[in-house]
Amino acid sequence: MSELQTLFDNGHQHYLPHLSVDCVIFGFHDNELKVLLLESWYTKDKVLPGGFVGQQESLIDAATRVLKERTGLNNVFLSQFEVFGDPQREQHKFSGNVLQQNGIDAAGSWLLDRFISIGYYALVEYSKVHPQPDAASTCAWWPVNDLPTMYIDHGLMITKALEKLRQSLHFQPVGLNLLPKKFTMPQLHRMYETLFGMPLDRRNFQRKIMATGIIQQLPEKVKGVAYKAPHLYQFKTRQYQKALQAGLFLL
Amino acid sequence: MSELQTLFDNGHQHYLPHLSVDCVIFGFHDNELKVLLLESWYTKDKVLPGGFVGQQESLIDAATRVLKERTGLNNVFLSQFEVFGDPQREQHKFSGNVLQQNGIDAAGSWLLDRFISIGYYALVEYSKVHPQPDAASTCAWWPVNDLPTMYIDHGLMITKALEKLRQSLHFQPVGLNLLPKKFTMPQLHRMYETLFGMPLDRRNFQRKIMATGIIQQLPEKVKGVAYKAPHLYQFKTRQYQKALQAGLFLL
DNA sequence: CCAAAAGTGTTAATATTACACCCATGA
DNA sequence: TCATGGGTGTAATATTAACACTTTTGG
Repeated sequence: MSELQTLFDNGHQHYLPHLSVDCVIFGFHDNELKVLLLESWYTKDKVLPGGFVGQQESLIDAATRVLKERTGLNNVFLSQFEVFGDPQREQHKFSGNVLQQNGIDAAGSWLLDRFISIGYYALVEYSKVHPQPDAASTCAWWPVNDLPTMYIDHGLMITKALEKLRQSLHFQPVGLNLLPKKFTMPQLHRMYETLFGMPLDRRNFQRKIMATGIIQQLPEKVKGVAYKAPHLYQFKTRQYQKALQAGLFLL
Repeated sequence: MSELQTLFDNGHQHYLPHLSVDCVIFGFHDNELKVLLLESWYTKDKVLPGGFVGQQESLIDAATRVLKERTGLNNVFLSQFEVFGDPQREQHKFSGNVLQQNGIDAAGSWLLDRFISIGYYALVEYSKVHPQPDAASTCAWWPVNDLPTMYIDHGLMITKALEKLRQSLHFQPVGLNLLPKKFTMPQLHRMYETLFGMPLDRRNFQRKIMATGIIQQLPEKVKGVAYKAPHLYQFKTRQYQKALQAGLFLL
């Protein structure tokens, strides 16, 4: 029996019924904010990486597990941003055709039930991610400003995640999770411009961000680039974490 | 058979298993922020008003229903603020004693299972609420700064709700839901001081709040009060709603 | 007519914005 | 040596914070 058929038949013995976790995984690359999407066996539309919650598993552990499966990353910044529980949201989730084509007998399966999905967004370092498609799906980055057609309400989920992320920018430092350990000021600047979706004066930006005390200039500079070599910077982890807790106004 | 015994036995036929909704209901009175708490049949500790989610009911509808049951109010401002799903959170929720005393046979009941609770907070007009205890519990207001011992994680829920409410103050107007239709400037001022938990210069506050354009001074004044009679004000509903959508910076 | 609270105005301090200039680099 | 992008400074402007004064009212 296929692995999928087993999930349809016996998944309810391992997972909580009616409950799923979906992850909007944000990465920053080529001056664009991107999300990691799957092309799943059961739909032509793209889906968010998601999974179910083990009967004795905490929600954050479930989200962490999904993330680990898809990106290979541990220790990722995760934030629960909204629950999607409309009774109608998954009306036509499995077309009979697709089930037939995959040789699935879904009759009476728990997977046909209504699902409440808990949305998490993750901030990950793009270059460290090696998208891991499994047997049933492919996995790739998509720019948030140019998304493909998304499965049921997954497009809405991305919109909402982005909204919450943008709000949190005003209160919390961001970047430790999206950028490599060492980065340049222009990189950080462009990241903020992208997240806010508006231009920010680079000189004023630099002054402000340095004034927060969460960033440290390193003596080293980038080598082998055209024009003037930019300094490398890194986050001061202690101060960064403190600012995460206490809040911080930037812009 | 008692109504409670029926819930234990047959609730799973009407409600989604493992899933509940809890409401942190905020009211403002005597210059204090208060929450509505129940004293339930199954514990000496106070509990938040909560309920279950009907199999075809949306989450917001479930929360709205709970609110209606407890406060008699419709059209209440509700915001989903966090999900509480730790596997350990309800370890000792029913002591055997209490079940026995109430003549409940809970063996094998769905209510003993693990529950994931979706937290909503509500903003209501204190004076309009007529706390409605049901057969099994009493219902009363408690100051958030002087709470009684709370059931399992319900104290944490209040803390988190307050945190989110405070954050939202920076982005969204608040007060339409917490104050009576017509109110005085000192009332509004004290409400903001209470919510922010810090003193605000009353003169600067008035200028700022008026500058937002969401408030309107009325020609009438309060009658029969000591000292100078304050004007009455009211929210400009259209502008208020617009600010709710678009965001708004106050302080 | 006095004490208490409401309403309005002014000024100093601070933060934000909009710039201009110099520097380093590789082509 | 020049085009390009990185790094630093400064003046104009807007916003915020800290105040003082007048008005109204009931006792």
